[in-house]
Amino acid sequence: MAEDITMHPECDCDMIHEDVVRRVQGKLLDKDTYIELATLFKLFGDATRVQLLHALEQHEMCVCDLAALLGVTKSAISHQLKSLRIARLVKYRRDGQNVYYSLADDHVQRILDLGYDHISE
Amino acid sequence: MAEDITMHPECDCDMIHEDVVRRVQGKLLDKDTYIELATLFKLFGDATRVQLLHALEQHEMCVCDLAALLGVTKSAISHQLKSLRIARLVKYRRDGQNVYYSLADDHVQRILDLGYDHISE
DNA sequence: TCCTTTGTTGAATGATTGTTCAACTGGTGA
DNA sequence: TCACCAGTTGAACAATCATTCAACAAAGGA
Repeated sequence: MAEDITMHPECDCDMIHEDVVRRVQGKLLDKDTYIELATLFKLFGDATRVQLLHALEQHEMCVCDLAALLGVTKSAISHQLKSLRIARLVKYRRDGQNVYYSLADDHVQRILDLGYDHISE
Repeated sequence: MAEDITMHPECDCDMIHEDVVRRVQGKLLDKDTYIELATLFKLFGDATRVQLLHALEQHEMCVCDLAALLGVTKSAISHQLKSLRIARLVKYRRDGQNVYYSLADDHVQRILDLGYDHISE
């Protein structure tokens, strides 16, 4: 449940349209949900990670391939993949010495597509 | 055009699947495009801004209303709105002393919905 | 004109974050 | 068993970012 409006005394001004604010207040989500959403979108908010995701959209690849493709160290790729893994944006399978990463589901592609739509118009 | 693979000598390992990497390389976008995408998604990567956008999805509001709703200062809201304005995620209209903000198009709502889908499953 | 209020802006600060480096794990083949 | 390579991890550092504060602009009412 979203918290009550009167719990924010640190606001430095009055509501001007109390009716509208209260109505919107009732439709807002729990604060933790916004934190979760922000945590998710933050992962798309880095050029290296976006490129990583777009590359994995084309084909599954191991860490070395991705490092060579993006021109950064294996360590950097591995750190990024860990974040993406925790957020369930990528999945992986091990085959011998190699670990192959791919997109976890089609949310990633759809989000990237919407973003591309926006910057293209 | 994406730059050639051989331009990344700082990579600390060899490609393991050269054929795959070269094929994916050919499908990647320009680096500036990834920077633009990341810049866009970065705006969704903050809990305050996400809440701000979700609130504006419900109804247009002025800065004071938003400050009261989110419990932060007008200044903070104004700074955030400026970033969102530059990225063409929100638009505004002035009416007397008040400036009313609203979502610029339906991309915002669609991106938020996809994000919500992802964290909900 | 003066005062009040809404909203914007720039600088400063504390927090967050991406990359690198070095050390380490685990599987493969000799 | 040993050496080698792929991949992971944690600490450290530089860069980026969100918020606050103070000053300012813009509009309305007295």
